[in-house]
Amino acid sequence: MPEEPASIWLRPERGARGPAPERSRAQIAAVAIDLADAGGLAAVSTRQIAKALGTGPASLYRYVATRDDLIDLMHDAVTGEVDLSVPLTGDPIDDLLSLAARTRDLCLRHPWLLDVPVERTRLGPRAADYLEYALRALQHVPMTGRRKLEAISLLNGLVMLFAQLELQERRTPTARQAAQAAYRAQLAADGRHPLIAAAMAGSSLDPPEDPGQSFERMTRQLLAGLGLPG
Amino acid sequence: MPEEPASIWLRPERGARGPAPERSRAQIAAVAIDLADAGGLAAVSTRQIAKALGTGPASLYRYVATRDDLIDLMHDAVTGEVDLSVPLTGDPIDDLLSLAARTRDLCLRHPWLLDVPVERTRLGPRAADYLEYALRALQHVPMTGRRKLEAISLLNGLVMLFAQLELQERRTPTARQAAQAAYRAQLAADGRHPLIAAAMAGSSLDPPEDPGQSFERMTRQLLAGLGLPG
DNA sequence: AATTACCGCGAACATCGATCGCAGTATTGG
DNA sequence: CCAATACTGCGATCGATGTTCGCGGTAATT
Repeated sequence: MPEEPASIWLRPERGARGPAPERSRAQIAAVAIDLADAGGLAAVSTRQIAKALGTGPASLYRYVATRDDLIDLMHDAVTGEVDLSVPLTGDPIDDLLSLAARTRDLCLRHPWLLDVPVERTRLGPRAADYLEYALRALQHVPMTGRRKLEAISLLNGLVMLFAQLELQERRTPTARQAAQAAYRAQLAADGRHPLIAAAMAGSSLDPPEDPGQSFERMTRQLLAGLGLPG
Repeated sequence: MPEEPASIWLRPERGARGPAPERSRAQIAAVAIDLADAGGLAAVSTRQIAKALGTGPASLYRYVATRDDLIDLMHDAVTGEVDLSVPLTGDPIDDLLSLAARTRDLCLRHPWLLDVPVERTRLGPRAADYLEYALRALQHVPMTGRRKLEAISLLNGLVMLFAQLELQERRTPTARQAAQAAYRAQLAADGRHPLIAAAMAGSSLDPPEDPGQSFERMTRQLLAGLGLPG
């Protein structure tokens, strides 16, 4: 009989016998999210969380079986930040576009979301609400269930791609930028990559396009390509 | 004076003084790639590589300053597998489409590529050739350098999204599938997510679309959205 | 021939995720 | 009402990881 890896959402939050837990999954997730917002996913370690909670590292494992469970918790918690009370208009494109915009904001607020291994996530309750909402937007669209799920998955992927692009433009990691500059110089020097040299030379001068605008245009294209009525 | 994190591509492969290195960056990258192909990025550890090479873990650091450097090496090496001798037709759409298809094959051959932190990669020589090739396809398109770079980045992102979708459909991780089934049952039971229940119930029966076909359609849409002449 | 700069690598350190087992506490069943 | 039960908190610890130190040796430079 193989061990049951049993997604955390299937285990009860607390047992029926002993004393009440001193902390809750929600509290732990909140602390972990603060750590991740500040220092990225790598900063989310058993001991850092324990320290922030004022306990030893072992205590966490009463709430969570594994670090992955913890990330599931975090993922689900921030997914709950997306406002699902926005009424659907009935136009799938508009509705998904609006949802995508809200999701993009979420990614900008919690950049570590982009580092969560993509399909590793197990659907938590908040994520289920999210997915249900997205499927509701597609309710009257003639597609198979599988295609709808794929479409939502791709849409979220595109959202993350754009969020990535925007974040990468926003912050100025001095160390990296210096290294890039040095290497660019070498590339320009050897003369074998003239187009790269040209594109990168101009790139810092070219005005960036309004991210929101290009995001909306691309998302529309994606949805059209997915077979939605345009 | 801050330490120079100096991208690995800026350091010489070997010094001028001492004995010749017994191994090369290429050999190490090849071993690491084999490990990653077999067991994912997580299986690429200092000691595993050292063991495969028949040495101790410390020896690696004569070739690589950090694990990230090692991943840069791997990334660049597999990027070199993309055939850039395919002549360009002059039609940017066709050329990028063809390049994207080859890139998609690469991702399917080396699934760990999808786990490489996206913008962390420092442009190696092979990757530079790749980028130069892509820029050549865009040579006569009236876009700023920055927009071209963004377009290529987005295109590669889309390629990875599709590769992910396809891989996820291909393999059948029994443990996960069982957990998902259990959770799906609970979702269907509580009745609060009827659309999810319906979509997932059908999803295993619905015929999958030909991946290549949907990939090409979506890529066309993306390129059109990026402002390429269609 | 002496100096210098490099190579291989055993030993060790810090940190990480995770486990074990014990003391304490609330619920259950008789 | 009290033992049995099943849980909670957590110090100590394990194994694995990325990385550093410093040694003995080797080849190029002077």
